[in-house]
Amino acid sequence: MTIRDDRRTAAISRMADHLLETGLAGSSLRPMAAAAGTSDRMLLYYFADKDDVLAATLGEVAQRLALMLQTGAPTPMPFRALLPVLWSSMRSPALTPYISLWLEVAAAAGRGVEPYHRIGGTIADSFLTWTAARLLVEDEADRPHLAALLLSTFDGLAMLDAVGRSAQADAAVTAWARL
Amino acid sequence: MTIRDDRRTAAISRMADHLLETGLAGSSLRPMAAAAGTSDRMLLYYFADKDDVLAATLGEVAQRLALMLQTGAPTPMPFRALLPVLWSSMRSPALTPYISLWLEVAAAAGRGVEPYHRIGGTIADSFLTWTAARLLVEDEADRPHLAALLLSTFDGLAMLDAVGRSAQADAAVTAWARL
DNA sequence: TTGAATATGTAGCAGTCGCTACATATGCTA
DNA sequence: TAGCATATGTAGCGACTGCTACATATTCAA
Repeated sequence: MTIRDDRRTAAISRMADHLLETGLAGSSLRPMAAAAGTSDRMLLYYFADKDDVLAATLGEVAQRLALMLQTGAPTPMPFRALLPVLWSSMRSPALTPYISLWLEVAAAAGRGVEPYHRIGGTIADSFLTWTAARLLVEDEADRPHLAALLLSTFDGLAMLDAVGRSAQADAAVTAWARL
Repeated sequence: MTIRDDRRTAAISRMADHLLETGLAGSSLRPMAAAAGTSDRMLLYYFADKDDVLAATLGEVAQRLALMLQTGAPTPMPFRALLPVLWSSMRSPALTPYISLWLEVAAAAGRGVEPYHRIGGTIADSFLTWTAARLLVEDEADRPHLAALLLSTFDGLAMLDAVGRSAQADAAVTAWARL
């Protein structure tokens, strides 16, 4: 069990790198195996099937993202101030691969495709709790709702950005700041 | 030129139906041709290549959406009131296929894939102008910015919904109403 | 040292992908 | 009616998909 598990773990890490770089377009078994330094044959020895490979890899990606969010966190601030901070940090090269992949996962999840739907939900949850923790609120009951609103707007900005309308996205952020 | 153009037009309409139903997963030439009642061979006789097929079909989808938005438009209302109205109408079965497809197009556009990037931009533009026209604003200069903010939040809500977090999306909408 | 469990390579299957070569049918024009 | 442009079917190519059968290598225990 040891060698197999070691290779499996190493493969997951390398495949996460690969998936962040290429997106779901590079999620076929052979490219994933090549990125992991092994063969499709061995990938299906380490994992049950392609879904298993993807679930493990996306899980690793989600975990990395959660860690990045945890460490590079801004100090808590009120609702209106938080979005511009998030939006400017989203342009960092370290984060953009995660955003692109997150869009792809959400799109697949919208069709009910597994494991995207399941993992997309957990990613959203980690986003939501992280956002909620950065909020300074007057009424504590508002915290989860405001966090959901903040995340929604952020995701929508990412979509606008994805289709080449970054100027409009920036305009939206300045409008938000004047709410 | 006539027969060819007639079939081409008819194919576009049927392929738009098909694409709205199946999403990009059904965008291969053979399924598209089957939906259009013809063969992949003929599809490539009517169109230059697959990109041409997709561009035409997505264009038709965008046009239909623009028409639906235009006809079923709510009366202009202030910024805070508009999102809940949009959000409730987005749950209508006539609209959900468009939302799902819009997510997929945006995700592909985020990777720079054509024709998704180009068409995604025009769809966003039609969304933006439509939203701007439904807004009651105090300062006219704010109109495009508020429209972009509104659209962003709406799209983000759709993403949250796509990954199975519709309760949080609803909560975000109520929080928005109390802004 | 033998044998069983673990690990890995080779090769291929049946399906789909976008696309094309080639033959043929159809209809209009001269 | 002969010939040509338009239209359509058949068949297949080469690449890729997830996955598997089979053989072989390696390793560790009895």
